[in-house]
Amino acid sequence: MDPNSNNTKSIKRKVVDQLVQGYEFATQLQLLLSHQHSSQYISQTRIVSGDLDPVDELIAKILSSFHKTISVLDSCDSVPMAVEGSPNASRGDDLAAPVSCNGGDSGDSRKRLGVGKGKRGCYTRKKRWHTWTVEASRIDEDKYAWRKYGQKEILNSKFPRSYFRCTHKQTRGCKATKLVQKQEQDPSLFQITYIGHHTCNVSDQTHTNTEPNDHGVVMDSDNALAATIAQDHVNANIQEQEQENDISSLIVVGAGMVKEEGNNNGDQNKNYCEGSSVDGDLSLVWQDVMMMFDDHQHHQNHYYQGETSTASHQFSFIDNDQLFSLFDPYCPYEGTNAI
DNA sequence: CCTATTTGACCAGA
DNA sequence: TCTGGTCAAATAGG
Repeated sequence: MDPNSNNTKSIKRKVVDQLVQGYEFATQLQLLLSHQHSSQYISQTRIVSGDLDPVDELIAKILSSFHKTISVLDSCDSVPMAVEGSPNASRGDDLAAPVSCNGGDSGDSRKRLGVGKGKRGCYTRKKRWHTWTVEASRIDEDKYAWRKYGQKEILNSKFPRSYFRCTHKQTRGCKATKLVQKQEQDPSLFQITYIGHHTCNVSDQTHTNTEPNDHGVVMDSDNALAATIAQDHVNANIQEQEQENDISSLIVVGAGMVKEEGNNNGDQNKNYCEGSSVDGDLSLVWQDVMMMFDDHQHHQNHYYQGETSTASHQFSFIDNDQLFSLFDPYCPYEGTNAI
């Protein structure tokens, strides 16, 4: 145990170092982007094609940081982390179940209850994910498509709590969920707790910025969008680098967020603008990465103060105003297919 | 027949 | 040990 723990420590150290570097680069990138925007308009081609410039350089560094991190993890062979961002997990929990659950027999996750009595309730809790709560008179105020997956009587509550997840969880690995419960004081109002960002964003809701914020609650899914832009860019670089360096393992970090887009059977009207950006929420990428070490990390606060909520703030790349101007010209979500 | 909802089982975390 | 979050079989609805 001890020799191993020493080894593990040094590995962790390396991994953390790399992540910190990556974080710093990301911060620089953020500054750079905001600076660029304040001085000039960022054109679409700039973001999509990515000529050689400081932005690309930083992105390359960030990717490299991740790459090194993963290499370190690979070198320690086991990598027993069942992170939600992993390819398995991202596909939907049915398929992911064997990974995160008890490691035991499992075989196939699709056991029938009663016979196998195995995997039900097997999941990874998102205790650190960003959450925010609104009060609303309707549960469908936001424009996302939700699917109910559970209902539960809550202790000392008059009303049961309903659990919803994004309809696109299966198809696009969107991890957003929400909890809805009637308010005891005023049963005509619902208390809606949103958990996590939509990584399927900009597709089926009428407009991304029609946040469920009718009630003056601070929303930060704009950050998700901002990160989305960056992620688009990153994705492009990932593809390039993959070809050169075979860093497919890098996908582990963000793969859950990108992999489905290619094989949506070509049906429906999902264009790529939405497809690729959809699944990349860089803040979540960071979250996931950081969560990998969460159990052992005492100094996580150093990287994102406190909890997930702050993490997503930290990793937003562009502010709202920039965001709108970035999106408008060349990613017409509303017009093409978003409705 | 396909998709969404219901509901009891199951499990993680406090 | 208990509570609450999630899973997935069963069921309902289109």
